[in-house]
Amino acid sequence: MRKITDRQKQVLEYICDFIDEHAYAPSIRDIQKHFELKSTKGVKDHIDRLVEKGFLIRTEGTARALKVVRENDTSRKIPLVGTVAAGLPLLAEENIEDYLPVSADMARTDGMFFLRINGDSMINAAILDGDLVLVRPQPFVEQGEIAVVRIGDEATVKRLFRFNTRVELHSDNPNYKPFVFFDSDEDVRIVGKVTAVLRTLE
Amino acid sequence: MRKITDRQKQVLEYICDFIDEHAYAPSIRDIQKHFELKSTKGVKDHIDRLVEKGFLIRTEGTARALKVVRENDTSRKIPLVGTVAAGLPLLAEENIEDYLPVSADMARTDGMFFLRINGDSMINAAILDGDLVLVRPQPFVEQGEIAVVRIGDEATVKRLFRFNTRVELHSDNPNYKPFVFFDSDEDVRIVGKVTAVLRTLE
DNA sequence: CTCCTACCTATACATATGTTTACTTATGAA
DNA sequence: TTCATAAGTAAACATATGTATAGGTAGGAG
Repeated sequence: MRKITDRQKQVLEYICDFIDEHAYAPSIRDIQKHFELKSTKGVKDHIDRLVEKGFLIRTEGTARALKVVRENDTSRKIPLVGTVAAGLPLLAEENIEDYLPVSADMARTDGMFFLRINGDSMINAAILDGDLVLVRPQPFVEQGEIAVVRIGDEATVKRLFRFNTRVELHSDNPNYKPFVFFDSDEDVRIVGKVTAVLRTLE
Repeated sequence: MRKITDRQKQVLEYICDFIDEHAYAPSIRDIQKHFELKSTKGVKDHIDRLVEKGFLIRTEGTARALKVVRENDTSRKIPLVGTVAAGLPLLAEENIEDYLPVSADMARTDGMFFLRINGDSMINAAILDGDLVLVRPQPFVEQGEIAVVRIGDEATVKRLFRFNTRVELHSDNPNYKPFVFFDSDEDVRIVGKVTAVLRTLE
């Protein structure tokens, strides 16, 4: 269904590289020269096939109006909204410290954000003080997954376990005791799940 | 030094928006139509000024060869070149598995790359099996920093200590003994320094 | 074999697009 | 005032670029 011949692949790759280098697409004759073809027709054929097969999008009759369909538009800007364990008005736009690019593979969902970790409470999960965690907002997590939880006005990152009517927040550090809450407690809400960790070493 | 008139600003903004929408730049006549000008000359003037002032880069005589100079190009594509602790021909282009976007702040140097960590030898440095480490190529590291070292044809990630003529590679895991090498050993080379860690949790 | 597709050459043709010359109008600085 | 610059009109001109017609060769599927 999405087969591609070797030659078409070569052409597609050249187009990708060209755009990468020039920030604009090659003309048909640019491609022709590169492959040392004697006619523009061959190139046109290749492009038409690549468009048919969905690898390219183009505007007909327009110069250099060629766009490579990227399976995954690989980069997304994710806001860093603050530090956990400080009074944290989550997702308040005024609090965005920075935007960090992240692979779209890692940030498929809308509304994801980064939090900076404060303290060593998750040290056994290999999350250190100062690390950034990528959070996907969702109202639940699987048993034992690492979650961002809001308790009143504060946010915290903990490993979450659910029993009957009880929820336990475990630090991955033997020095800290678990927090225990009950479903009736309206002040506790799961904000989202930690889906990645990013640490800078210098 | 980088003044811009209101009109020029309008033109620049239109160009930005157009590229954003189409993935290719507008032609002079596209711009002309949008501003309802009666001649292409005015547009050409604007573009020439914008190029002079450094807001645009363009290739003369080429259709739609217009590039907006972005102050903060915050994202860089970094190649993931393989897994450490497997026989690893470092930086061989054929081995690039993927490209991951990284904040330009983290990847100021050229030639940086990602490695996937295999094994638990750096567990006490909070680097786990499967984590990706961002590497800046350099022939030295400070005492105790985490480095990528090539031993023969294999690469490994270790904490590096240097004494007189001796180099020790420490795993951050009490179960592994340090490797010891000597300067005379030509088979051992520091590839670079680990500057960041990236982990995906799902 | 026949038919289809991938791939290519050769040669035009149409038009999209960049470039230029000549002139106008308005504004602000010297 | 005079001069420079921004901004624009008008009309061509040159060429970069997309498109089309008419073929040819090779290989695989039926």
